[in-house]
Amino acid sequence: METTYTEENYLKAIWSLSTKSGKGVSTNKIAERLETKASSVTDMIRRLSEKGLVDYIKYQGVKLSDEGREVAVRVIRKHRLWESFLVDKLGFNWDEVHDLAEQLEHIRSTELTDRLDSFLGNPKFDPHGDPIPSRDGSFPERERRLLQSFGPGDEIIVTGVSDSSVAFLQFLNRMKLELGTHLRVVEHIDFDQSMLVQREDGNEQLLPQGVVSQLLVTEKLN
Amino acid sequence: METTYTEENYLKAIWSLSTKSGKGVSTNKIAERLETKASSVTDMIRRLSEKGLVDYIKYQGVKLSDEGREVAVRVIRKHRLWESFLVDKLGFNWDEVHDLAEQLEHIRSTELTDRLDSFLGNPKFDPHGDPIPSRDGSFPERERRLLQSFGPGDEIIVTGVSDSSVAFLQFLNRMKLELGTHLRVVEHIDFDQSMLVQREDGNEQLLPQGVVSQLLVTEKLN
DNA sequence: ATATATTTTTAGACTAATCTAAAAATTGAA
DNA sequence: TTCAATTTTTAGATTAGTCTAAAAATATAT
Ligand SMILES: [Mn+2]
Ligand SMILES: [Mn+2]
Ligand SMILES: [Mn+2]
Ligand SMILES: [Mn+2]
Repeated sequence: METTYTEENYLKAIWSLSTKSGKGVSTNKIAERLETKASSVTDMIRRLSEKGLVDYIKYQGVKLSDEGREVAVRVIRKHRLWESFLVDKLGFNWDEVHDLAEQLEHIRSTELTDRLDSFLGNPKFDPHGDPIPSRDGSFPERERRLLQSFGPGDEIIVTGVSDSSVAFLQFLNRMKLELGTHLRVVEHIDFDQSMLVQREDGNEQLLPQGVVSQLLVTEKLN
Repeated sequence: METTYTEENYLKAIWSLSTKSGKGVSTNKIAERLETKASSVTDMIRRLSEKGLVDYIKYQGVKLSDEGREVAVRVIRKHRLWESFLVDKLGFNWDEVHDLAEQLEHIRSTELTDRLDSFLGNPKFDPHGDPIPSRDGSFPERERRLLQSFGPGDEIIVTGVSDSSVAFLQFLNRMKLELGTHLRVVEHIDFDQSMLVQREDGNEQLLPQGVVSQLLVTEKLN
């Protein structure tokens, strides 16, 4: 099955907007992510659906099919390997490589991808701490610990919750904390066991004790 | 000026079909090179002409403008640097890298190109012996002539091929001829224009006419 | 010089991907 | 439950790049 680079970008967007909740991804969310119009998204989704890469019911949002997910994960693998190459071998900074990887991720050759992987020493995580899928599409596992066990300067990624209650999850939504959110610990507040953290956009945020003691995070590997 | 990858491929084709004779490149030659139809070529040439990348007069063929030549040379620089990367760093054979470089040559970033150049140690020639233009577009000089122009006693180094087809490159592999191979001409066989040469290990080898007439070599200075 | 063959251009149509504007479906608040 | 706001889809148009078939220009052979 041939996929154009545009189709690959749509599949990647749907992949990253998909939650485990089983709900389809909305047309508007995809349009926003890809900086395009909702009508263009509807068009493209119809085409992806005809190719069997997504499951789509009008007005109900869209989900990746098994084949669509495989394509998306292969592109993500290439994206993260190229980012690793650019940082580790060419000396780029981690904040300079994303747009280049957006181009390189569409180069077609599993032989090249696998040789690049081995040239880099089969890295498990990219320069942003994100897991690099292996040839067969499986993501590496990471050690997860409670946020409260980290201290100032530590850089972490939200990777789970030890309390799955609706109340806690909804509270996390309100705090704009979700799986994959990157944080840097600024300060541990002894007074009430809360924690001051910095988000990727540079803004600081105070996390209350209830969150600090229940949120599972993974240390970013350098 | 934005150029699409398709436009880049046309400019590159016109560049490599251009002779010093000052005559324009014909529509049919371009169509043949790019495996497309003459009518498509006419269309694209009209567009390149409107962008000022080529000089075009109906029925008179097409020439690159200064700006068009700059674009072509930048693409060629990337193509040859990526080929060098694939062979020197990822361990591909020289007959496996061309199609991959056809994709990689369109990645847009002079910063990436220049860093790749320096990562490779600023190579002057690609894995096929072709010169790699520098950042400013100038080609390194090296006197190369066809093997057939040499005679008994001459000592030479293989520095290129005038035919880069996979079939020819693989034949050279079978003959154990590669860039950097040192040879001494023993005898020119008039009967079929083949040539007897001596290798560095002292063994003699008969090179058929097809090789003698396509292999580019540089004279060894003593 | 004329006729024929070849090359090149034009005309018209197709596909992928996009857009704007309008219609239809869904959501959600009174 | 009804109506207004929001979301999503449809309709129709545009652009880059391509194609086939036909017309026009150029080259070649008698
Ligand atoms: Mn990235
Ligand atoms: Mn992309
Ligand atoms: Mn090449
Ligand atoms: Mn190309």
